[in-house]
Amino acid sequence: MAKNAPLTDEALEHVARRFAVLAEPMRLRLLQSLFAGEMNVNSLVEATGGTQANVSRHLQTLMQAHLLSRRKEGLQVFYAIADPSIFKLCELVCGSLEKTFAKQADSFAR
Amino acid sequence: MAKNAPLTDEALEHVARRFAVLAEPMRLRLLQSLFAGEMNVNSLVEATGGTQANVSRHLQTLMQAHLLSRRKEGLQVFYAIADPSIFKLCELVCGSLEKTFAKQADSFAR
DNA sequence: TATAAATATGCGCATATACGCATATAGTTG
DNA sequence: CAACTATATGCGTATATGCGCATATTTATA
Repeated sequence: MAKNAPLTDEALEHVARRFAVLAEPMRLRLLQSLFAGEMNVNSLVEATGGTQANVSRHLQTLMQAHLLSRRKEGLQVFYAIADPSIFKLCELVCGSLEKTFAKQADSFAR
Repeated sequence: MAKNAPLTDEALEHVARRFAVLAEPMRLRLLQSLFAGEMNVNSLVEATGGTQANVSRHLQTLMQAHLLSRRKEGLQVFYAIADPSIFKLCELVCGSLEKTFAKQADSFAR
C-alpha cells in the first residue's frame, strides 16, 4: 500500500473491514486475553466481564475476520489467535498513541 | 499490549478509536493519496472522487486522530501524513489479508 | 467593498452494529 | 430419555456515523 500501486476499491474495503473488526474495545479485550494463549468461552467471559452472549458474538466476528482459530473439546470451545499480525498491529498503535500523548503532556508542561 | 500489563479500559478505547478512524474506505483512500506527499483539499477531492464536503469532513477526522498535519497557504489548505506508523499499519494489514486470501485460493485449487 | 474561490460546517436521513434478553443447539451425564 | 452445561443465535432497541445538500467562513483580488 505504501509506494506500490494504489489499492482497488475492493481491496480498500477489505482493509477497512479489518480495521473495523479491531475497532471495538470488547474485541480488543478478548484479543488481549488471548495473547497469553488459547481460552474457552467461559474463561473469556470471566476475563473480560462481558455477557456470555456478547462474548460469543464478538468471537464469531473475530473468527469471520480470520483472526482466531476455534477448537471444540467436549462441551467447550477454545479460541486462539490465528493471525500473528495482530500483535504488531496493537504494538504499533499503542506506540503511536503513547507518542501522541507524550507530546500533548509535554506541551502542557512547559 | 503484547506481554505487558493489560491495558486499562480507557487505553483500550483509545486504541479502538484509532482503528475506527482507519476503518473507512474513503479515509484510507485519502491516506493512500497522501502517501506520495502533501496535497491540498481540491487535489484530494479529485484524487479520491469524493465530494468536497465529505473529503473535508474525513480530513478533519484524520486530523483529530493526530494522523495528519495541516498547513494553510492562501486560500488552500495542505494536508500531510503526520504519523508514520500509518505506513506500517497498512502494510501489516495488507500482508495479512494477502496471506488469508492466498490460503483460501489454495484450498480451492487442490 | 463586492465578488469569487477554497474550505468547513449545520442538518437530516439512511445504515450499521453493539448490547440485552430470551431461547435454541450441541454435547455430557445420570 | 431427562436434566444439565457450554455455547450460539434470533430479535428489538439504542446509538454512532457516513453521506448529500445547502450554506457559512476565510482569504484573495478586482
